[in-house]
Amino acid sequence: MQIFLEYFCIYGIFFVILHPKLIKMTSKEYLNQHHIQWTQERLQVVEYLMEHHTHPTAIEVYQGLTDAGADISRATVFNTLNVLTDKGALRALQIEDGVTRYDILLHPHAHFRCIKCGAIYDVELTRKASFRLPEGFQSCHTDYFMEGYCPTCIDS
Amino acid sequence: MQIFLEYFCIYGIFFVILHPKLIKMTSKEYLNQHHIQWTQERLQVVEYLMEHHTHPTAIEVYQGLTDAGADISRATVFNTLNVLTDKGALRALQIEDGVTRYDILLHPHAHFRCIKCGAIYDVELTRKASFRLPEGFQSCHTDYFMEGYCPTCIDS
DNA sequence: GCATCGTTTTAGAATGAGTCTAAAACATAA
DNA sequence: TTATGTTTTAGACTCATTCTAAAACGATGC
Repeated sequence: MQIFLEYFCIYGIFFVILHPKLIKMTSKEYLNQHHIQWTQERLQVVEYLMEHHTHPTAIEVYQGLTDAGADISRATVFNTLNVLTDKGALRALQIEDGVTRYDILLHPHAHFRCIKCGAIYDVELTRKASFRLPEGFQSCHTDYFMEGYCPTCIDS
Repeated sequence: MQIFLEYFCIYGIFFVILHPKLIKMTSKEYLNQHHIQWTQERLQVVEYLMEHHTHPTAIEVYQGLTDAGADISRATVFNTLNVLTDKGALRALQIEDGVTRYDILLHPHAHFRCIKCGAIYDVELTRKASFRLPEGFQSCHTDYFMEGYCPTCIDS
């Protein structure tokens, strides 16, 4: 297991990030780390998500795996994605109507969806928002979601 | 049509907000303002959303209206909510799995969902986030979504 | 008042993501 | 080898949403 670092500079201050995208870990190590029993099927799902950072839906994961010759059922893909999400090994994203998308990158980051082509990109945060959260509320986490045009679609 | 102002102070700077929640407007004025032809059914849907800031689903709007004696079909509620969203008169929210919720408040604000009771609250922004948006991307708007515990649920 | 034309509403069928069920497969321990 | 618990599976089911095609409605012109 290799760990890569990424760094950038804002207003003269250097930030060093342990970028999860760059942590090379096997799917088995990943399941162990999250205390999830590994099975052939779970390894396949995790590997798919490690290799495809396209924020796929359950059905896209299923299609991708079966197209590549894997023998796994639709129900197992749904089950596995739910187990992984419940154990905190995946992030479930509600972006479009009526479908859940999955992201294996767990560090705080935003998502950008191109209005035209529908592709979803990861965007790093440089400064968190702040809120007038009324007395008595306790926030656990904040999601950031942007919509706009990606470089391919902005001109056409 | 009366317009109310709201103001608050951060770091010694006064901000004055024309708070949409406080703009008293009839449903007919609201549809006219968004260039949407009014009908009895559309007025009913807009009035429901003006009176219920609970971010209801289409089915909740339908139930609420029919329970109150309105004669409107399920399909019309779905159609109307789509028309209003397409014309920019409503905001569609993807918060939970598989349901779209609707918000008539259009000014930039965040949403807070209680993990325990599921209620959704509006939260005002005091500072926007910033992002490392790669070269060539153009963002149109940003959504903020928080999860945590509301005052009623935090103790129990 | 009546015919025409475009828009809106409607009931019910269809779609499709996701869940449920109950049985089979598999793994682990005794 | 048996017993026990977990995981996988096919197919049935659910339920939000969309689709379809007909009916209702509203505005306009005559």
